[in-house]
Amino acid sequence: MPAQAKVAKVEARTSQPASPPLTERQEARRRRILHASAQLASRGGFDAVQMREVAESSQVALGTLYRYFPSKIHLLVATMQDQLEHMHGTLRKKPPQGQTAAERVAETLMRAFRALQREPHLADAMVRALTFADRSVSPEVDQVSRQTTVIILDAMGLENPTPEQLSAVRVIEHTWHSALITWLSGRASIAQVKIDIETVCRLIDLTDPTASGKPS
Amino acid sequence: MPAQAKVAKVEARTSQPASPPLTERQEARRRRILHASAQLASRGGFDAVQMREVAESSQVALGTLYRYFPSKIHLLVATMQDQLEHMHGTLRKKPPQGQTAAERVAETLMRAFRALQREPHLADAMVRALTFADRSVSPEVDQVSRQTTVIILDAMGLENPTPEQLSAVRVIEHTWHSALITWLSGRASIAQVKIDIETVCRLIDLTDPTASGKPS
DNA sequence: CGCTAATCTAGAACAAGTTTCAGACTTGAT
DNA sequence: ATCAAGTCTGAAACTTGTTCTAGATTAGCG
Repeated sequence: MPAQAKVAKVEARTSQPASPPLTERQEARRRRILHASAQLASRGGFDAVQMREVAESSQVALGTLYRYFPSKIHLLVATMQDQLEHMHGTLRKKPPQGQTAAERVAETLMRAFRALQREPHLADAMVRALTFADRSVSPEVDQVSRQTTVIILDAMGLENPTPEQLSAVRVIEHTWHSALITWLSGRASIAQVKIDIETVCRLIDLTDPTASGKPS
Repeated sequence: MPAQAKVAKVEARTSQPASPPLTERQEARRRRILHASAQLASRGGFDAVQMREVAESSQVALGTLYRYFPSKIHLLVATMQDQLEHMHGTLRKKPPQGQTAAERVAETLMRAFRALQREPHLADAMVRALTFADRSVSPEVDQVSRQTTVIILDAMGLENPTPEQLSAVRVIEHTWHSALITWLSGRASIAQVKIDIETVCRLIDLTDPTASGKPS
């Protein structure tokens, strides 16, 4: 253990205000917790992420777990942030190939969907937490939402979206979340989710100011 | 239609298979429970609906409450079914006035939204339960979804929707639920919900086979 | 190094959803 | 009217999220 404690302050959180800069050991604890959370979630979904188990798995006292993440929902939303970062990185490497913005967005979302299908339990835990979150988790949920927006705008290839386009993006996110839920709860098939995503993505063409399709 | 309705068993549940026909006293219990649930929800939302309190409020033992509704989520989803019936009745009386199908659907949803705004806590309890529901509640959630679909198709004035239109309706429902959630958790304003609803309703025109706007 | 504040730990305690059980009450059929 | 089966009640127990506490550790500082 080199005594150079000054170098610490890992502060790499993606675009997060980083209220209190964490020491190395704290950052390590945080990672262990998130890892344990994702692992338990992958096993059995939302219910399998039990706070006592997360604490034990990550070698941290229950009280400490709650100091890092003030509730199970906070923990799972943070887990989602974490996974979203991964995903964004992965997506960046291979940008979608579609001709139109609508196609590219649909392709991107379907790619993300396929990733979720590989870990359906994890998806369950994260999405349920996200939609169940109450006001006390708003900042974190909002961060997830912003990150998702960035991914979609990326796929659209837009620098300066119009308010109309932003609204379309919001609607796409709504559809994305809700379609995932219907899939996770077994009320919609994978095919149906695909159709819904493709359907809602048509809104993009409708709000494209460079195209002809805008009546109002 | 089979006019064999002379049976005394109350069995008025809207289009529900009515597995076991309930006696009068049982129907009365069921009503008391749903009433207590709605009342507590109106006070303090999801968290305020505590099973022990519902049981006491409706003069029923805890075990009995669980026999009628096997979980808090089941109870709240049933409460939503109940409220949706009300709403559908109300909406039927004054059909929306818009010129286009899109306008009428948007108007209908905004009317429903205004009703929810009058009881935001109740809305919170019902919508949170709906999106948090897992597979064990699928049939009930599906019933709510079907009822919502009927309301939207009603507003569109359609008898035989195309698969494309059904997909658009599903997307509208997705947006409706998810937009409600963002509003309830304080991440979107009422105005924003309105915009999103209007935006997604444009999909209806896009999928109207009698109109010109359908490129593909 | 030695001090102080902050953080961490183990564990008990509490809250609300859910389950269980013995006994009392209803219902439906004979 | 009577009996068996099914239902309801009251209360305790169990589960898991959350809070609290007292004492050990760690971090930052002079």
